[in-house]
Amino acid sequence: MEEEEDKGKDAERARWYTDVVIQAELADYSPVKGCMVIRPYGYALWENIQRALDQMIKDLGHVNAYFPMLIPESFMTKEKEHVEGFAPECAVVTHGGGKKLDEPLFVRPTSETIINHMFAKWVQSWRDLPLLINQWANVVRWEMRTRLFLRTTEFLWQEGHTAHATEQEAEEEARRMLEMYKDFAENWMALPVLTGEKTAAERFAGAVRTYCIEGLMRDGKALQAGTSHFLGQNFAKAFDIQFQSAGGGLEHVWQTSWGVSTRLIGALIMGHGDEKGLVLPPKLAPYQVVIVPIYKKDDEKAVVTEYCRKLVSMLKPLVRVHFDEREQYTPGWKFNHWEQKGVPLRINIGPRDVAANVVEIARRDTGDKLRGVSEHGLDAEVVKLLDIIQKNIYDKALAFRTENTKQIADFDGFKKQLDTANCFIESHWCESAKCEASIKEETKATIRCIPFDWEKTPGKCIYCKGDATTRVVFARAY
RNA sequence: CGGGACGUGGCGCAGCUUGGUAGCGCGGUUGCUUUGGGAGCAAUAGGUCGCAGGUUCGAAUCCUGUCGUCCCGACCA
Repeated sequence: MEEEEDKGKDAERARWYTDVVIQAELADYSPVKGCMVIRPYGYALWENIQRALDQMIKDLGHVNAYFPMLIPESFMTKEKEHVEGFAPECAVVTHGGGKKLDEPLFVRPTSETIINHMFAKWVQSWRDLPLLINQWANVVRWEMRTRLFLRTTEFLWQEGHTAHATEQEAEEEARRMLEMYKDFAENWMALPVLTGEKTAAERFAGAVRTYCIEGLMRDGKALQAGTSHFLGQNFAKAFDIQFQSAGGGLEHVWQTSWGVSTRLIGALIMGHGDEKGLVLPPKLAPYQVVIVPIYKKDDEKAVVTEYCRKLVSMLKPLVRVHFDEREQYTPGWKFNHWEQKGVPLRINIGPRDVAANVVEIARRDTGDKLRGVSEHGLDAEVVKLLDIIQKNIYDKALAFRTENTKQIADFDGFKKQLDTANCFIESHWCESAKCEASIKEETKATIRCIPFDWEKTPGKCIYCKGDATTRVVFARAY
């Protein structure tokens, strides 16, 4: 019975998510199963994410390049674990120009192989290192089950690939980029994330260690929002990336790779959204402010429109502002429309406001309406409010995560918690893959990460009750 | 690949049980009245009912097959 209810709720949430994506005009279904069309509003959001991240990546010394989408089959098979991990979900081109190809071409599921093939040519000396490359690209992974933004057959992402002279330098790079992702998630997306290391079971195919940022969505499920891998010398050996060291010897490089994808948009939706639809962080919102004019007669329309235009030109240098002049919709319709789309601030302007040289400002995050805000200094007021909203939705998300993170020591309590509500669960774990697998089997919860810098404390494994000092975060995940 | 649901104007659906030649809401167009929280009235356009077979005098409806989509599971960012 309870299970039935849970299923009902889950289905409702799945429906809510899909509805938000479609109604906010972020994306639409494509004719090909599992693919999606990113619509202008969704793409504008992605462009803002891209712009901010791209700058952060460059500020850390990386440069952008572009590698081809088609990869020779032989490349894919060079690194054993990599091929085992990815081969089942790859799309393969077998024909071209009307003929069967001699060697099938893999559509990249990620670009380690092709990039490392090139790295082998480019790296000769320790003086060529570190090599710090990023690319913005699409990748294809043939998923069994897809969801808009969260898991699509084709998705857009950024993938960084670096090569270093020493193990320590590569390790530091992997950690540094993870910190960059955390910074981005928290300061731009307003989503608090945990940073930590993945267990062997969750590790990237071909990596020595995988680090991740994990967010908690409003339904209590975890979402891996970004990953950073320390690849060791696995690919360097498979692709023969060697350099002559200062000491004269030949050595394999040490590498990293790291990426975030259009899944981040899914994180935004599920991390901040409410019953009215999207709630976007001001720093990333395509429109930070939308102005809705209100009028009855033509003479009112003229006056209101002129006033609105004046305010638009006042705000334009400072914020992304949109004046919704459409005449086929009523103000009430527009209020709902822009709320669904998550616009942080809406300015309503009618004849009364014009007469008094004021505006009405509605906040999306709280629903508050500020009446009679003076036109004088409005630009500063808007900037201030956007800052407040950015901070407020972060605080809300953080409070939500704190409330929904439980420390649990016994497996019965663990199961009971997940039956009641999804959340982050902190527990001891004995580090055996067997316990991890059994827990997943019985509860669908996985170890999201082994957080960095958590003190080792004596305890008992949540599953086998054996001695354990490592505490980890469990959750059901997307 | 398993389990469930569903394919009918642009979108959302009814009609199917009990066969008789397709209807509702939204949207579109035109006109008038409206506009501070999803406007009203009137007129108007728009559909070989996913596809292919079959049963029948007659199929959206019954049968068989097939394709596709969504939701739930196994795989994954």
